[in-house]
Amino acid sequence: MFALVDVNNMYVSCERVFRPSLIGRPVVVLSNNDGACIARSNEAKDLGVKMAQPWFEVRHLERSAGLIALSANFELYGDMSSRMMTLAARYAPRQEIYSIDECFLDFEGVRGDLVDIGRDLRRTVLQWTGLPTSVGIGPTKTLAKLANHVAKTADRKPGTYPSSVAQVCHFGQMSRAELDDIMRRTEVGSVWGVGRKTTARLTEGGIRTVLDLVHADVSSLRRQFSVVLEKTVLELRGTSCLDVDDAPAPNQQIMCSRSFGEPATELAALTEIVSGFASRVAEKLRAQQSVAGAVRVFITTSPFRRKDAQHSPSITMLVRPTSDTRVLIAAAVRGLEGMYRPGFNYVKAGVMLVDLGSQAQSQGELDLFTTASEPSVDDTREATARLMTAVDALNQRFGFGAVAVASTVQQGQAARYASKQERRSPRYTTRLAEMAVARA
DNA sequence: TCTGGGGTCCTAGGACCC
DNA sequence: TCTGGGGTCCTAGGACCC
Repeated sequence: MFALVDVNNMYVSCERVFRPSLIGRPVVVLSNNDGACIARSNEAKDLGVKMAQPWFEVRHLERSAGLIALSANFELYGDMSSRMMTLAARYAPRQEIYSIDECFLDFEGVRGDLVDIGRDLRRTVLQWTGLPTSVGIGPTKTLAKLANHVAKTADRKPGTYPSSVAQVCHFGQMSRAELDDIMRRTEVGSVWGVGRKTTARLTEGGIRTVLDLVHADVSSLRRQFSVVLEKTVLELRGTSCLDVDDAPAPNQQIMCSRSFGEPATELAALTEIVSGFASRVAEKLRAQQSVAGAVRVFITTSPFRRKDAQHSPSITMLVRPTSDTRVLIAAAVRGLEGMYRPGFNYVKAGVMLVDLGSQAQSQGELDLFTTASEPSVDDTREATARLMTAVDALNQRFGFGAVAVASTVQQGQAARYASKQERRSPRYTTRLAEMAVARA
């Protein structure tokens, strides 16, 4: 049996832990640049705020309905997440951390009533971290996901499902008839792996509910869609195709991209921005002990600014596999210089590291352009590694940017283009100076 | 005025090989 | 007029996830 544990409205719930006055009120958390709603409390959902909806479209609800908007505080959410994950991990021999707010548990070998275990997990996480969770249990990961959806919906919208499955829902304990009933009440788009496009095509073919999908012909689905959907259907029927992955491979690409606080037109400003993004991805790269063989850079104008001329170039720069911030910045900037054109309002940029390999493997390899007879090769490599380790340690301790390559700050303009975060809450759990203070 | 950021996997099609 | 066939590798693009 598998469980899927997830935090209800994660970002909003994290904010509420430290500001209980937000409880019961409509709250949204905004994306970088305070652009769009990326998390909504149940009250905000009831007001009709949609996922990823632009803030300016719902802003009027601030006055008319008391909607509260906060800037995303990822440092806080990341820390709360790791506390929650640590607690959840105690309940099963294997855990897969699937996203910032969800994990799968594999109950193989676990004895006892899984519903009781699920309820205990919920209680403990709530008491120790303040975060409300839902738990779905089923014989496959896809069914556990679906059970989680049912647990959450039953809690939020009474009457949709039997009240007994609210908060913790265990499909493995149900009769076929009970399960069919739930699947009949659930839209096919709620299934993990069935997105907007697939939903539209399935509906067109008369497949509207989860039960319809379970009864559909797999081989024709495979032909019309893909093996992905075929697996999904098999999983819904109880045949496990996906295992809990408790030792995920390192990422195959690492990206940093962001929209600017205001459009940038000058190469100098873009150079500074892109250099900053390159430092960030380089740090992430070293954190997973990888090296990159290529750097992809893009800049883009805004398709929403209809009257602006559009230009959205991208380029991939090859490098000798490295994790050296200086090399990666240099490659990114060279790429930028090659594709930049004056006269455009660029609103967003990004740097992506691809062609990743393991650091250990790349060590000792010489590239075509270096000969083994050069005495300095190993010394240089060693010196670079030590320098980067020192930079990472300093930035870890004093905050990202404490030590930086000069090109990231040369113009001193980065702040001007930085994303707006006008409503960010304190980083209560990760910065001493921002800790919550209790007053008598 | 204002429209997220970070990932994965699959597939189709082209280049290239013998 | 007739214009191989089977294989691999790579890339771009699409769909999905949170």
